[in-house]
Amino acid sequence: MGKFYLTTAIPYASKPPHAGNTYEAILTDALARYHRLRGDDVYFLTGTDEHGQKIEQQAAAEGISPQALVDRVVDGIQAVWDKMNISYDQFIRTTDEHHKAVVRKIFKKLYDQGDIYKDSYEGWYCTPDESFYTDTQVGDAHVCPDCGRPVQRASEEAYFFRLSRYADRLMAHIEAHPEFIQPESRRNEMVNNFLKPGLQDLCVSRTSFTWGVQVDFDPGHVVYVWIDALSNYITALGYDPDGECGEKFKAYWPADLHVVGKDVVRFHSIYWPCILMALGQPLYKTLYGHGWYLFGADKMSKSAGNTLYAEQLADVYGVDAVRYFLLREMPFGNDGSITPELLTARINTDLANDLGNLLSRSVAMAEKYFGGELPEGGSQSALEKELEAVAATTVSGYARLMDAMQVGAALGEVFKLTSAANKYIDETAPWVLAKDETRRAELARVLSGLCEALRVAAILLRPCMPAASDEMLRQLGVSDASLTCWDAAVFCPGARRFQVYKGPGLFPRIDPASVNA
RNA sequence: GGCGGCAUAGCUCAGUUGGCUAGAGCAUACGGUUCAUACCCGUAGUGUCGUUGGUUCAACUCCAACUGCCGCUACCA
Repeated sequence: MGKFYLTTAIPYASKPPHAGNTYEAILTDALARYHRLRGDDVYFLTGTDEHGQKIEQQAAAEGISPQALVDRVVDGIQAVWDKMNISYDQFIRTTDEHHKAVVRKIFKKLYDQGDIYKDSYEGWYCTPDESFYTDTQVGDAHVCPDCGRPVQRASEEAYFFRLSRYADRLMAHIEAHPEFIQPESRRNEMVNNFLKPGLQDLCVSRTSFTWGVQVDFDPGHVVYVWIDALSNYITALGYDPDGECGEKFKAYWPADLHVVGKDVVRFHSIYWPCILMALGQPLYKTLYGHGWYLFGADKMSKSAGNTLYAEQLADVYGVDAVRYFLLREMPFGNDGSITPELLTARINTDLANDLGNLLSRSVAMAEKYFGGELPEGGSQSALEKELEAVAATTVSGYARLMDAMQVGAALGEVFKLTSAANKYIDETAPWVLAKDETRRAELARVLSGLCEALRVAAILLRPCMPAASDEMLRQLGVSDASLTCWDAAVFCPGARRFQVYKGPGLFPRIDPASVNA
């Protein structure tokens, strides 16, 4: 129990969020909800990165202002987040006046203390496109990756951040804190490819576009993405390099968890900590670089026409079913795979057959044999003791895995409990007990045990499937917070009476033949 | 090219610091059940644990080489 500040990366507001952005929001949301469930004081930040040349050019191409473009895109992103039930506490936009003002101050402070200096940036320049490119971008042929025309060596005046000054401290920090960059494979890549060879200073300003935060002491220079976007994690909380920082900053910084895609691990694990050190602020605790969802074995791309959008899938399969799939199927430290077939299989097997059907048959029997009202009391059988043991290991295993951000594996634990409950029904055969009037108490106790197992499962599933969890609890007739909180995730049949209500199926089975689209 | 990782049942993967008849889920086959969303329960499998050597009483688990995949390799975010 304590505070828990977690963030997503802020997607670039040039186009609608792709499946990767949405997965990231859902993953972070599940972790945020989990920590709230555990009683932590959670602050969940997300937002958008809205400056830069690409947005400036795209807006020009559409004949609208950059602001109009990002306003439109952000509306779309927020609509998707809302639809997917992302429970963020704040949505920061890098075009927020407050953010821009603090970024200006940060840049000035770093300049004044010598962490930022003026020099010239040299690279490959495409004159028609007015863009700089790197060696790897232009390739051996030395052509513009955008238009294919030849590029020339050129240089422009720019400001640089002295990464080199903080490299040793960062290296020491990484070695002392194994959890600083997760998964471990990403940490090794950063250490081997960047820290060990030595850090080059980072170009942190541009003169090739104007859509961004102006450097106030040197007109014409715009603060480049690194300092602008990364600092959202502290500007959002009211960080102020000059004056008094806001209450939220004092309460929540340093961040407990930055959730980002594997493609931006470098910026978050190297540039960001160095900036924080330069600002004299403590470093975040953990960075988690998740993988991407592939369409089967292939990378999703518009040109390949195999792009899936979570919010569209939600129209077909349901919000919680899609959340479940995305959270369940992403392996820790790897890429995941999604296709309509995989989605259907996972939903049918886990959610419809195992979980949904368990609730359905349990509640149906309670209604059929007891009019929905199960008394408390009764005595424990050997079979119930086994179920109790499974419930206990499920809860502890789930917590251990969620704490390690292994959400998919944690969900797998929950299904060990539902599976055990289904087996319990088979072994106790309530329909046999129901034919014997002298075994009413025994029957009631069996059904209470099922309700208990489902109640515990509903608590554990809440972070991942909030609506489905609510519906489970509603059908179980459990509404008291004392029975739905984390501490109540203990299997205690007989400790309470249940008044259940048969409702609609939690997760309808999907006909595999119907998912050709 | 450099650094790192992975190759285990049809598929997706688990396999702690080397030691039992190598496991799980899905899919498949057969059996059981009928409370339930034609669902659920049980049983059965198959695997030269990438290849070749080495260390060891003993290697999927350590070492080397090889083959095949994958990730990263700095200013597009």
